[in-house]
Amino acid sequence: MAAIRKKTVNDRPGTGVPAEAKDAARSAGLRRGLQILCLFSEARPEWGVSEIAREMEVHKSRIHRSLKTLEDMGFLRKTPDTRRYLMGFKTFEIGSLAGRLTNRMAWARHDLRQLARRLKATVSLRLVVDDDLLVVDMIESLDHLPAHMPQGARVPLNYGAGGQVLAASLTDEAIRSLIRKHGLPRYTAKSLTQEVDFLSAVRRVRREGYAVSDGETIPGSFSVAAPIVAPEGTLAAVLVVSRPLDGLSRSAIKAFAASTVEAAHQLSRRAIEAA
Amino acid sequence: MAAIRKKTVNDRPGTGVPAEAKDAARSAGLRRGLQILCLFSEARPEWGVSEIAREMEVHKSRIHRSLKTLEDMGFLRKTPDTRRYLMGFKTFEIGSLAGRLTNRMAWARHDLRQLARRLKATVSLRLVVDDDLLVVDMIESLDHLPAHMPQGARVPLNYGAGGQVLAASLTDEAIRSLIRKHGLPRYTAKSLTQEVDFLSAVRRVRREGYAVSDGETIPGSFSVAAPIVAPEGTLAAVLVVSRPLDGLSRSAIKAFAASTVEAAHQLSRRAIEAA
DNA sequence: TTAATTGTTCCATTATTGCGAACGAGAGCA
DNA sequence: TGCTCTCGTTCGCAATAATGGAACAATTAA
Repeated sequence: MAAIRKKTVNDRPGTGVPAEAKDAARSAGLRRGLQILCLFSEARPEWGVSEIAREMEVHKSRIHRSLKTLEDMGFLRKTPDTRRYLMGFKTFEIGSLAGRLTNRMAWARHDLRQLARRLKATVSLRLVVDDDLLVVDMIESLDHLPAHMPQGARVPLNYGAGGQVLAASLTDEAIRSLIRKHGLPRYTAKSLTQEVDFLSAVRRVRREGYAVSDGETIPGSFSVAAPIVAPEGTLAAVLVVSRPLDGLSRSAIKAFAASTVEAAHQLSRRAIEAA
Repeated sequence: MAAIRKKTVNDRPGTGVPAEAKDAARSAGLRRGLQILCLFSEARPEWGVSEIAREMEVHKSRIHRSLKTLEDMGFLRKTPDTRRYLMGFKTFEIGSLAGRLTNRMAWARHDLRQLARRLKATVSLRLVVDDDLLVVDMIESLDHLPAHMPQGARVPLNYGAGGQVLAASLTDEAIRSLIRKHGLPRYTAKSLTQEVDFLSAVRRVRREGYAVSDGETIPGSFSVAAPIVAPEGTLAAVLVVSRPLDGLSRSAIKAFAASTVEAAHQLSRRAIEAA
């Protein structure tokens, strides 16, 4: 007999539990559909029905129906051999739209382009979301190799110069807590993987007002990051400018950093006007 | 009493109707959640609960719960005043990922960048999806104004040079049918809005192997489009290169077009190798 | 003030879900 | 070749869980 229910889909507690979250726990169908979407990643771009069912601990038939709906709406599509599922064009479309609508600083685009052209560098604008930075806009310079962090990528605390600027806006205690949670992964030989090193770098950023990464994330890549401050004084976004290190003299590096900081200041001012 | 059911959510026919679509009609919750996502647009980036309920002819309570789930998962977020909903960061993230995973021609990026640099022009790669072209990749030149069609945009049949290339791969009958369905909207004074004009332009494209648009979509903007052909001989994608017309001599225009066509040919060849 | 919005919560009911089972189709193996 | 295992897909059924409707408090409009 049916009997044993493995687990209630929504984590909805028993019945008549005191807690809140009773009505909030609804729409399990939708929730699971979205969870399915979230399974896809660079590492695993293809999924089969049974695979997903196993991963999510939900029965095949259900997953299959959800997938069909997802496919029907264009959010997923099947591989040519019709056995597995891929992300669909609709997801891309909707997501691009979300990028445009969600970018509070679309007005900054013109400035970013100018900066990219003048410095012959790749410029990106990253918003603080949760504990990470989200790359919401990017101007790629055609003079060098393609950017490493694509639009829509989430960048963690200790990823290069941008991460240090984010960290600089937090208390040391908050930073330590985040490090405990996510660690300080090593990307290159130059990555700061020790808490003391990272914190001292952050202190430098607080003093100087900008951060520098010399190959901490990508060997040979040099970048400067500066904070864009919201009218209330909180960190609104981070401006990151990068290019290859080679061919940059000491003085050129200084000018590069100065330009970045100045651009960030100007964007902060214009953010105030815009508000 | 309750009695009158306005309409069954899924268009599911009565009960026990002969037709197919019985199992397919499930996952109504998921479907409506996705439909909610699809409501958002450049023109209407903000929606309230009641507004959506009216638009979709579904009751408030339902929409409210779906929205809460969507928000909970990060696909939507509330406006600061907490009364309306906006697209969320997760949607952007997932969509960007979908863009990367869905772009069958990511390997073409290097070539596109080179082309953009050499021609000082904005280059975009558009995939055929349904009856439209989807802008899957784009290299913006920093020498001119920003591109008009952002990544993720859907471009219809008669939109500029790219549309003509798409049309050239269809039969005249199919083209007429699409025109009947979507019309030939006017974007600028130079737009081709008459079926005869459009069809004759398409015939020219079939003869010459590429399409040209001189301000048909944006005044003063010049663009060339050429087909990228899949190994099977079908149209795999369209390469569109554009820049401002002024400052281009007759001969420069010729060279511009020749470069575009040549690049498209090379991409076609490499598509064969890749397969 | 009243009246009509808004977003939110509760509850009975019914539609959706979970699950077992069975199907044809491939892949792998002997 | 046939056997077996897994795949995706469809069906039916009982019961859970999502649904629509009504009522809620909080705003805004008149």
